[in-house]
Amino acid sequence: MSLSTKFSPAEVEDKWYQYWMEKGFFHSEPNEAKEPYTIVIPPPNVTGVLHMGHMLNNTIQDVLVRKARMEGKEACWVPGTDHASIATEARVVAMLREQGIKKSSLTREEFLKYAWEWKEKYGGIILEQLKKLGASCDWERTKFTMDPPMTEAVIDVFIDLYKKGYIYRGLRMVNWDPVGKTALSDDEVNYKDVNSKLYYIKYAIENSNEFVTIATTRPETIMADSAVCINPNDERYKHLKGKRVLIPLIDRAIPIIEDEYVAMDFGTGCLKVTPAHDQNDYALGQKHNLEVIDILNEDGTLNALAKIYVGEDRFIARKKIGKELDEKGFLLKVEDYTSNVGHSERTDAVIEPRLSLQWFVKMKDITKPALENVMNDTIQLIPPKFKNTYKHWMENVRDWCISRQLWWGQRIPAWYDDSGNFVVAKTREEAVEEFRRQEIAVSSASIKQDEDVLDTWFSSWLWPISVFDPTVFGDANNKGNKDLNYYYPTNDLITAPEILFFWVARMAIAGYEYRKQPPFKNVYLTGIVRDKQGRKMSKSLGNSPDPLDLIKNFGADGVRTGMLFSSPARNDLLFDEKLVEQGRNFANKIWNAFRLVKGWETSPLTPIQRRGEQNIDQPQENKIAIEWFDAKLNQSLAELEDHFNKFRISDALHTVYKLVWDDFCAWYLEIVKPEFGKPIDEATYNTTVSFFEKLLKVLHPFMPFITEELWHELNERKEKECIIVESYPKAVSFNTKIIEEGTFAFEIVTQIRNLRNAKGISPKEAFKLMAKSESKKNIEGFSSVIKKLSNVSELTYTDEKVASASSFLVGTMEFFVPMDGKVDKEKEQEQIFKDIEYQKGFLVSVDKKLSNEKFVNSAPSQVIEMERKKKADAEAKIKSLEESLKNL
RNA sequence: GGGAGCUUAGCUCAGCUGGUUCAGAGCAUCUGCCUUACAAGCAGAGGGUCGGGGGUUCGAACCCCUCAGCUCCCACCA
Repeated sequence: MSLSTKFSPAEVEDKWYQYWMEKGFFHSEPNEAKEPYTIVIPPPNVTGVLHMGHMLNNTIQDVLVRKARMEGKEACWVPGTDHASIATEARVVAMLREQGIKKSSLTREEFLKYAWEWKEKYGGIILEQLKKLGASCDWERTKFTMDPPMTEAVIDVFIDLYKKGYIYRGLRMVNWDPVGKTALSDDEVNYKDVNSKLYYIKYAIENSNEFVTIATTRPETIMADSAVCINPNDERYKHLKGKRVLIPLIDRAIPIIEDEYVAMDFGTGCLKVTPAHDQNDYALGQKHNLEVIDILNEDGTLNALAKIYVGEDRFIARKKIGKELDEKGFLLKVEDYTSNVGHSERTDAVIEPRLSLQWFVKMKDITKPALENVMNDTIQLIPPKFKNTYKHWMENVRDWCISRQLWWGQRIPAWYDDSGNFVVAKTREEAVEEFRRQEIAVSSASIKQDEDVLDTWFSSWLWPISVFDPTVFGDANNKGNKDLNYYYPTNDLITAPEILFFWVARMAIAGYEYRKQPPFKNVYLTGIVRDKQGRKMSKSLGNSPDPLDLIKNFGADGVRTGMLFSSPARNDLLFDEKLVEQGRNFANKIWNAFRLVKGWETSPLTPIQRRGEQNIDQPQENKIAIEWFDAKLNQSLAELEDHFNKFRISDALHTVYKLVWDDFCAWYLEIVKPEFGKPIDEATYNTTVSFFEKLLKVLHPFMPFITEELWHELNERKEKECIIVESYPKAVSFNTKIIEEGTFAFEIVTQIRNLRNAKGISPKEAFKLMAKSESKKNIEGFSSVIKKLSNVSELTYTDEKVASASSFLVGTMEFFVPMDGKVDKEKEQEQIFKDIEYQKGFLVSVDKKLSNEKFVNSAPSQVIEMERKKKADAEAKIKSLEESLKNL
């Protein structure tokens, strides 16, 4: 390792990651002697590549896991990937299309073979990328939601819930994705405002010259109309009751029905009812017993029932029908209109409501413990504001559509005979048996398994259980293996708020259903990573940096700290490369502090005079500095612990950052640093190294690579003595008085530096400093420190005013630096006038408070005491300043 | 339409129980430094009606009301 002034992350990162892996530091086994600390990764899509959201999310997880590991807990972070049925299937279909293969030309088995090949080749790249970030996952436990045992768990759960009556099959209006050609759950639909048109279409009244006009955004569905509906209270349409109208272009007669559902003040107050293509119309149709005419194919094109424009896509048909209606005089007018249109979360296709037979989970009862235990904080949501959102979702949850018309996923274990009877069973044999039990005659060859697969979330909701023991669901005595009983419930779940319902809520449901215990104790919801302008980072906008490039350019440690530097992660994070740069600079600062300390071990200029061989006395300022930094360190450790307990990860990092940069580097090291070329005394050297080691330990969870490197560079270590498994420093009680004295002393130093700056006096030119006798007790202990840091040759005390000197105040104490004629009297005077004026103004406000009877009567005594002290201080300052003025 | 949250320095945000942690941090800016650990650095400095208005209180960035602007979640009247 070269001791260049710049830290080179690339040289150390792979080396240490490799080493940690070889030594098995990431691996965990149940150990009853230790407290478990468990995190299961939110499994990224197997098709995924690392993006900034993952970086943030996994950095936080790694920080928590590494800290727990150092605290002596049995830390286990389980990694894995999700099969993401729609996304992956779409990817594979696209890949096949490029090769000129149509999905429709393949059998299910052939397609799945391609899909698995694709998965083996490209799936899980993301896990390799996480290693670059330093993620200390237990890779021996890596799981995939479609691993055979995981799939078996899903099937067991389906069968179990079916037997319990939680799962049913039914004909429902579902969200249909015409691109993915599958049903979606309500949660997989995103609503977006879309500019569209409101068409006013005239429907002729049968056997009359009259018309009624309806307003619709979807003229292409008129061929599926079953009725026109008016509000029974609408005076305008009273005369139409009981009549029929003709659908334009196809002249089919439909009834006029009445229902109060129709808003009289929207459009024309006349509604076309299209039960097959609209949720509300379907409900209306059910109520009024209307015919359901489905004119769309599964890919969103018009079918034969439409009679016209058969085979055209629905959006093209919309335009053409609009035009034809206009030409034939049926179109009254067209208005611009903004409507909220559902889009598929996965394919972004416009959703069609579609009537079909699907499988559902009844949510009403099964959700109860999951709601209750979030509300009573057994499961804690961080930040807690999400409790409301969660409650609202749980209380209004609708049945969960879990069937997907796809091939990639867990196939539904339902079996059908030729007459539409079905049973739910794990295997064909068991299905046959079950049919027989129900006294339905079937043969093994005559029954068919359901073609559909299950929603991806139907497997990931089991994740915190199934990664440890996938067999527990099918086990009648439900005891669970050693792993499950040790690691479950997990401790913290770190994830994005976007999947609070998709995933978090459902894991809670499954956790209580199958373990009677929550899947996790804390749910930490991160913000969204946005760009500087606040836009969500996305591939299509091209505003997201490649995380691996960032790691290459700034080092993994720099990227990790950069991510956490930003806002507290509970809020959205506006990513700016500057942050990562700051992170890199921090690593470099640590590196250079190391170079300084390392240099003392064997000073290059005095190779013979190795440290400790000279019996140098420990200078007074070093003793003070050590005492002070020790207090400061413990103060920070306590603060750090508090931040971690509250999941204030960003604040925790800031605490460490300040401790290292300001307290250790800027103050402590500057004090103990010997003159160039001179060796350091042994006591100070040893203490400094031990301070440094503690700092490396608290830094480790944030910056694992540089800390491991320096840990080994700072001292000889044996093979397994790695910082990753070292003990985390604990705060002990500390001397608060010395911290106050330090603050006071450093303020004096700053004032002197300021004076030099203002007067252009070089730091090399020594000053004499005079202090009022009354301040002696405040600064005596630190006098040698002050002298060293501000190049003060002599520090004396006086009761007199000092003539021909510059003065400054620290607190109420006045200090003088004799200037031997260098003082600019006018300037000094001006400054003192200003100070006096300020103090007088301050005094007035304090006096006002103190003379207010109500204040004196009702404020707590400490507050009044404080005000009295302020008053006395201000008066003393004014007096002192006025004297200085005289002395000039 | 229902709900949640936000508005503090040029930018990003802290500010936890109403009072010395009270107006703060980092970045950016400005000034001076290539000082033998670090220019990815050092030493300093400036910068604020705490979104507007009203109220409660001895006292408000903090509590209440109101107005304005922004963000997110849920619902989905064609």
